[in-house]
Amino acid sequence: MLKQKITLKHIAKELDVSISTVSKALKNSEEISRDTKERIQAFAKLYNYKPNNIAISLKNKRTKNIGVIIPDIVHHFFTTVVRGIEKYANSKEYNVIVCLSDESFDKEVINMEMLANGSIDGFIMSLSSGTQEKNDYNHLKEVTEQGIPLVLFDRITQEVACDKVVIDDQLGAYRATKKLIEQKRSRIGLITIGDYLSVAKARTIGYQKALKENGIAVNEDFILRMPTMEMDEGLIREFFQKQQLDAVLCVNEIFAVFGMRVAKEMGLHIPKDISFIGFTDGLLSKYANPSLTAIAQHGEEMGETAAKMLIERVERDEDSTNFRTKILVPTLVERDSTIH
Amino acid sequence: MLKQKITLKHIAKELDVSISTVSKALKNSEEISRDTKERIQAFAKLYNYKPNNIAISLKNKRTKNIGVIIPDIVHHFFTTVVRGIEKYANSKEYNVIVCLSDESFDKEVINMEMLANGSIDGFIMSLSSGTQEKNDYNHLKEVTEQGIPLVLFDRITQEVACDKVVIDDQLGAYRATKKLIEQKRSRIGLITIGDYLSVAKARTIGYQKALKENGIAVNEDFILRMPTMEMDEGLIREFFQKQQLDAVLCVNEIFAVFGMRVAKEMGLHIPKDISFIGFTDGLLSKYANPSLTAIAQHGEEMGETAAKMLIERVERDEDSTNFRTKILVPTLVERDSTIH
DNA sequence: CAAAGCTTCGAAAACGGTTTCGTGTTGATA
DNA sequence: TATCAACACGAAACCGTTTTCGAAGCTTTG
Repeated sequence: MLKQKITLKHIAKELDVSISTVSKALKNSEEISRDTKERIQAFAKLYNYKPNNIAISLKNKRTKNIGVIIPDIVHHFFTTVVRGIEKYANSKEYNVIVCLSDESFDKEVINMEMLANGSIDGFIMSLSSGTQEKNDYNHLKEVTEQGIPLVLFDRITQEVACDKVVIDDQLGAYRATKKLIEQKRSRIGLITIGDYLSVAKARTIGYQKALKENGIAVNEDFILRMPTMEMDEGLIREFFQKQQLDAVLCVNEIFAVFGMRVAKEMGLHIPKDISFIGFTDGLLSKYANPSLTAIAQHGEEMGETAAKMLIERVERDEDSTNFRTKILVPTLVERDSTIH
Repeated sequence: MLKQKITLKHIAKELDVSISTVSKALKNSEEISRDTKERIQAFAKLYNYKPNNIAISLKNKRTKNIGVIIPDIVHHFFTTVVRGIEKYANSKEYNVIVCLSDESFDKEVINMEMLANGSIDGFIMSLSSGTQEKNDYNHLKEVTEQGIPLVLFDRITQEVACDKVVIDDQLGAYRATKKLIEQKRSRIGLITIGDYLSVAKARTIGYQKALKENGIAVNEDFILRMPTMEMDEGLIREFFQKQQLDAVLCVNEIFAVFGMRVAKEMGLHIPKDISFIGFTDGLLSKYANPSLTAIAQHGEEMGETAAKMLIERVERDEDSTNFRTKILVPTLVERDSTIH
């Protein structure tokens, strides 16, 4: 009962013409007579002929697929980026193959190798923490040396020459910290990850810069560096109990929301006694209680930009080496966790 | 400077053997002598030969790609499902091509057609609300008639014969409602979507069933049906002001979290004056304030199950028609928005 | 009426593999 | 010494397209 997929060959045999004629007729080639074209097109339409993508890919050496490798998909930020990529890619008739590295170097390598052998026309990716920690980018270099375009976003490295798109993390942290200072906060804490993560490092610098510029000494005790991306409730509680803070900047919204909970448990009022600002303007920030002032990373725009850069490079195949880095500007979304 | 991808042909020419010999040697075929095999394998390794996936796909008529079409990727539930799919698929060396229907019938159809022409070995999908509303499943039927395996999850339809995996939404709502009743709640509201959404309908039935079984009349005024998936703050505020509820069941966590905010604004104490339970145990539930008692939908497990069903069907190619529907059991995660 | 030019189509190569089948060479067997 | 099996390899078909090139058959032109 299976309707077998119909091919050019079937049509050719049925209509007693050659395969080439069918192919040309369906492309409305001038070479083919009006009559024959109409016969063939009608037949193809009747049997709902659709060319086989794989065969076309093999012939053209172009798949119209783009590979996206991200550390995690449950992180809201990456989700919005994927959505932006999808949006632009779909408008250009590209498919998106998503792979998760799970923050692991090995999985990142495996996924790249799986896709690099013809499955995709180019990569968009954000480095896993494992990779940034290991500081090994040979898998990326190999891919670019083969002429496969690559766009790095958010978690990038300067080690590999390719297009990049990031937000100005340092600026984001700087502005957020400055905002806190303007509100007469002086004991401003920072909850972050180890500096091996490119974005975490930039944010820390922005935070410190704002403090210094405003005559506030950087107190290392006010900086909590979480060992992993995972929440460790104990560490955060301890941090709040030890340091008497009146404001906290967090590199992600989970840390921020949990920090707020701890502060409330300690009887502090937000934002009267203590202010909070978190990176990534996601669902949590919006629906937290109080709602969280956040630094929006514009993930969707980032995704669209990355997809645009990639597809442009894929489609003009002369491989120029003038790579561009696009820097998006973060914006501060003020809500109830800061005074306004 | 581009390292051209090396092919069998290159190796064959370089080593002065035939392409077939190279192919066999790399597969360690018994046909080829020890010597030749070693020569060829060493050469291939040296030049890092990897077979071209597209060529293999064309030959085998198997792509090792599975297509996933979901309504939205920023919804936490779908994200966890994708993660489950990825996890299982990767372990079987499959890639996952993700497409977003954006809750639109048209986009769903376009995406299916894009992928159905050879790009994938099978589909895993959850219906867009547009499709469920339109009640048109011809695109699904066409695909299955072509012999492409399809697994539907969560938002499914009985109109098309294929494997399915869902959670028992009715049971979830039933248990949640019962839990509220046990806590002496009697004015129990429901915030849901229109009944055209299969899951919303099932949840409404479960809710009503629990009420009836416990001698509580179903009051239609206690049911708020949101016109779309989007939050409409005004509607929710109005609902709470009109009805004096002492408990609310919500079909997603966004409604629940926002409901809690409104309740608090009205001076109600959670859970003393009013309890909340929401579907989908996501980040919001966990980090809400108070944390939200939730019905866990086990998205990751659902994704793994769906991927397993699909890949099993893909790999035994005899197309049996005994389709299975796997029903997962939801669990109630009790937190601070209910008494315990 | 022969040469030239169109129109319309088909053969075949190519993309990069896999696989079947055939064949030449070798050594063992009768 | 003729026969035969085992061994090692290559030719070619095939997957489904696209595209170049050549070649009929016809019409036009000098």
